[in-house]
Amino acid sequence: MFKLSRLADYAVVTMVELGRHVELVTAPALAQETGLPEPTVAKLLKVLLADGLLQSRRGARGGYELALPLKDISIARVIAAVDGPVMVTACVDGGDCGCTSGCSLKGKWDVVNDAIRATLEAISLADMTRGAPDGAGGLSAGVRRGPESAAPGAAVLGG
Amino acid sequence: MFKLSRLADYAVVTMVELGRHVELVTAPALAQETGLPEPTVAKLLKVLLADGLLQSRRGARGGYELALPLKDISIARVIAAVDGPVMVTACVDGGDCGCTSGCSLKGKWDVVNDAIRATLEAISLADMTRGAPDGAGGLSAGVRRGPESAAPGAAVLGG
DNA sequence: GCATAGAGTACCGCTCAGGTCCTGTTTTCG
DNA sequence: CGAAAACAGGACCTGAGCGGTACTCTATGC
Repeated sequence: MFKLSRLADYAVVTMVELGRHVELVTAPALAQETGLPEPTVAKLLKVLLADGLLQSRRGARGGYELALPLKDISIARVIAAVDGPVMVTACVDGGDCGCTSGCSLKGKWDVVNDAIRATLEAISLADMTRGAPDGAGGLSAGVRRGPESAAPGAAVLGG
Repeated sequence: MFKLSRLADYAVVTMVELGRHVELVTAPALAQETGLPEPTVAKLLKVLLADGLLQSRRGARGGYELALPLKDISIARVIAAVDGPVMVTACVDGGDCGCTSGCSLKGKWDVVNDAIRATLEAISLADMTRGAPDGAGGLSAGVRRGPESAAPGAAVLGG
């Protein structure tokens, strides 16, 4: 059903929560604030740390903090850290799909994949905190049916 | 890892293969041409038929055919038929997520979901057969970072 | 009337995400 | 110097859901 994993969902929530603090936050504290199970949060934080999205200090009085401001972290970045790179099918990026014989679509999924990836990279965690920037349709307004009608480089939204 | 199901992948392959025929095609024939297991193809065809994407004739000399031309069928349509509607998280469209207490992101995922959905609706099966419509970046060019700068209703791509 | 082929339903096994636990290491504080 | 706090890094278990299979029924054509 083309959904991202719950862990990725949690990761975004956790990151946003972390963004509300200026000092170090411990894993248990984050778990309590987000309402998520503590071991899961701890596991998540380790993954995000390993990916460079967080910084940590060990020992007593230790904790986690963001390595970047929320606005500089895209949804795609968080998802990639937790679930691995975005790949809509196994065929993407030269991956091996089972349909080697009659599969005429090899490589074609890259188009879909790139489109999805670009969409996710266009949304930052800061955008999530304030919801839709200019009304509900604000963000997705830039995405419209246009393979036939759109000229290359016709994007006029981003400055 | 944010991938669509294998069945959805298979469905697209099968639909495209169907698009290469003008007459009725049987499930076994499609299975052979695509290299996919026969029972799986048969199951898939029933689902696609139930969703109105295909037409069928029963009995001897029966088979399946497309109900619409390839260019009028979006990837999103096929995925929705096989996997259900696109929902990046359970929170989308008023769905119930577990994080009811401290979840400050309720409803915010709709933005992401709409963006993804729009992206998938912008790609037709015909686009898959000929690869990228206007170059690799052509499709995703419509998706750009613009929460601050974009005015509501600023979409100019779709005619 | 028989062969062909779709229609419908039910079932099963396997994979993997999600969750838990344990142990080690580092740092601070008394 | 020792104890406590908190991160680090595994291993392991479980359950849901995807993917695959089988069986039966119905409709059509020769």
